[in-house]
Amino acid sequence: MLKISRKVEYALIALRHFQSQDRDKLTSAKKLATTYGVPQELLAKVLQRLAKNDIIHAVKGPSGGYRLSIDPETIKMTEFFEIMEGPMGIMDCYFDSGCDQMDGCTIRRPINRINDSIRDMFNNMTLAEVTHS
Amino acid sequence: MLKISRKVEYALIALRHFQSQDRDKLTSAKKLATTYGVPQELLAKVLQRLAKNDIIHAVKGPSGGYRLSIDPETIKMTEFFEIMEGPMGIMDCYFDSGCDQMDGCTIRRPINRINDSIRDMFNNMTLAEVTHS
DNA sequence: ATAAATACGACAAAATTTGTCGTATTTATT
DNA sequence: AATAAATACGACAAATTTTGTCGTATTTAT
Repeated sequence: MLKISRKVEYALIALRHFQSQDRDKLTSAKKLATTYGVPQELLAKVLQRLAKNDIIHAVKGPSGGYRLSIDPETIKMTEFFEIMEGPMGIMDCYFDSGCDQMDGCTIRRPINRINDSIRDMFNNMTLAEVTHS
Repeated sequence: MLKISRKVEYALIALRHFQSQDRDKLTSAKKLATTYGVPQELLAKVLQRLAKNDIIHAVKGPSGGYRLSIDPETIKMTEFFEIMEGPMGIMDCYFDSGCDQMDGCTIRRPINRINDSIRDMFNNMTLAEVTHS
């Protein structure tokens, strides 16, 4: 219950790595994959997504790789999770409206209470807080 | 991400129903299923689990059914979630120890930070808070 | 005796997650 | 200019988890 995905796991591993070394140093997906023993192709996609969302910066070509693009202090965990996995709600109806029930749904309020609590929590937690030593 | 399961959804629907009517009145799985349009067999299992864990009380035989067994004020959401879905951790390693990495895992601390925050939150939230009107 | 309810385990179907592969593009190096 | 090493990305395959169904046993009011 309330599991996070490999994507998030691999992203945290990578981000932790970037935070632990010189900000300007580039590290390739291959290097990260072998260092931490995770599937390279999947990690690559995770890195690509982080790059697309300007969390990290990508450099192509040989001797290319990735490095941090922004200060992790400035990223809320809510943003981070939603970049990696899309909208964060314990049930889809928190965002979507396509639900059979709609009319007689008695638990929308409870669901929203829980959701709001979780979102509040992660809105007040930065990526830096999570990945620091 | 951080989705809850149908089990929890169905359980909340049922519990909300029990809270909305006379405490002593029995309601059958069939009645609940048709009233709220959820699969009966699955709802039945959810109710059986709630009964096994003394959240609700079961009465067998014709004109049997379920009713609340305890005051929802006394149940923490952590307990409730764990009754329905087992140990609540965003990653299995929070509980299990069978992990390849073990040695060089760099994200155990971050993972635990997030976990602890979520658990704190749900330790301070009762079932009644969630299911009340 | 019968019928309606809970109890429970095994299995099937569906959905999601996880991982792989192929191909294109960029660019440092030779 | 050619090559090789890297990112970028979409399509597909495998594995896992979730969701739902079915059959059978047990209890008990009528």
